[in-house]
Amino acid sequence: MAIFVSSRNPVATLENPAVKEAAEFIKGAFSERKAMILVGNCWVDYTGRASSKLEAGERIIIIKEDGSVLVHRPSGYEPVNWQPPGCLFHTRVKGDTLRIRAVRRKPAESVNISFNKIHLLSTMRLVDRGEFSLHASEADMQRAILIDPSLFEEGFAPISYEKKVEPGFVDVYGVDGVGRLVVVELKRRTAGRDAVLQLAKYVDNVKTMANRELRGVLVAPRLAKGAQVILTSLGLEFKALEPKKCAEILRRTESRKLADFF
Amino acid sequence: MAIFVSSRNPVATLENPAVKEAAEFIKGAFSERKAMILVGNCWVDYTGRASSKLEAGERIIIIKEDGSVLVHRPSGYEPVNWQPPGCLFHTRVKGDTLRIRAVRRKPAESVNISFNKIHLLSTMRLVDRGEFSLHASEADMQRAILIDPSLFEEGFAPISYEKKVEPGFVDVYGVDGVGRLVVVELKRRTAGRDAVLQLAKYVDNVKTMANRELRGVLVAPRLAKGAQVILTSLGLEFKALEPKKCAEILRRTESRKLADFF
DNA sequence: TGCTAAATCTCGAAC
DNA sequence: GTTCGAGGTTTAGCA
Repeated sequence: MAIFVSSRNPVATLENPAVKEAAEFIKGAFSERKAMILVGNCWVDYTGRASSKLEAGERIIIIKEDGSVLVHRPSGYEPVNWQPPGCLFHTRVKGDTLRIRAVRRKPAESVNISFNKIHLLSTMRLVDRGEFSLHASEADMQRAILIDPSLFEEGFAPISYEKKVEPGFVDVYGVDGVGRLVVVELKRRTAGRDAVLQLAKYVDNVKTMANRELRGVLVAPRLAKGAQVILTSLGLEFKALEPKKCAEILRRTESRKLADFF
Repeated sequence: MAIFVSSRNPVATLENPAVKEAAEFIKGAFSERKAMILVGNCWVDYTGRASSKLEAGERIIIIKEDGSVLVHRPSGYEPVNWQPPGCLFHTRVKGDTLRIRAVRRKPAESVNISFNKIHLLSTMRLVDRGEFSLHASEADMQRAILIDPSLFEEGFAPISYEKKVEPGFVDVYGVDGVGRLVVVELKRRTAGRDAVLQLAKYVDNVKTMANRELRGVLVAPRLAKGAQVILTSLGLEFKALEPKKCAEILRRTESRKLADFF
């Protein structure tokens, strides 16, 4: 694969601009729907689904092309304030303060960010067409079992997947080595009480339709402590399966497909 | 309140650095535990709880002092790849490619970010001591109770607020429906042992001044488990109050003020 | 449009 | 340390 690197410079940067200068720069970026990074001393007020106040401090603010907003403190994974995509913006200078107001309808809410010092201001138009692929999701576990049913149990034969059962779906549905129906509920992580109850609901539902012996099996990497008791009392089973192992099966199949192709 | 703005420049920026130059800059930032913003063309591999691949494209990367990592595409609220706080980092140049590897134990996982072009690289040490309050701050809760004393208790009448009492302040001070003095200690989060002891101290102090029946009441959204015993043994009381409810009172009053204004 | 379940959920508090 | 529950959760998939 060839990687092409453009020599264009998509980023324009101001260091320590005055608020007036920054305001003009920001307004231009908004009108051109550019993304923006700000670093500076600011305080933030939010009101909408809830309301919050953030006192003054130095933070990193990202405003994206799609109208999403992130206010990041110097530590922590999560933004302290934010807005999902779709905001409209208003920029205003009042004395030595620059205020950016992000508003959205439905739900009606707004975030006000006020700066009295801007250390860094970058505007940019980023090009990103790269594909993102996540492996070993719950859907991947399902696919892996359908490709190699022995992952679940020797002699298991899937009948259908995502069989429609009110009020949801059965992850995998099939017949075991001795002809009993099997309902499988998949969890990519440790299965808890909720997963057991969900499985029980599905099993009950299938029971009303098929009048024959029926197994309900929870498949997950681990079973939560308290869940074992409920599982047993409801006559259900547990089978340990790592998502990582499923990913390997898929990767192998994927590469075989590639091998077949060439 | 005076706001002090330091004139220091906490941000150091390189525009379009060569990967080698960038690598040195980044290594320096890591060794000084500085935060970092990168904008450039990159691809990302993640493996751990799940695994993912992200093809090349232009993105914004934030690495914080606490070892958290965010990879942001040009749109969307959520980062496409990330790591929570606590990562260790390794930087390496291989040909024209700069690779930053973020690793953490428990769960064992890593994110590899490879750049072939860096448009912007900023390192910084941000100072952020601002308090964040969701719904309402302690001061807001105080204001709300003064505006609507029934939030605290039917028949309650505040006498003064922030009544000076050594060694601190009483949040709210008043008389209840049957004429007893009441000292109120406010907490916007779950109140623990320390809050109880603080209230006890205030109550003792007021007792020396006013020789009449006196109630000490801790007001908070919840009381920590162990705190109930101490509270009772000291003859103090607890009253549950959500900051959210206070925020609503204030919002309502605020809008009424606006209505009066027009 | 509204609801439900999943998430590399994160984050905090209790045990 | 692990487990549990909440979140301004967000997001994706369907009825």
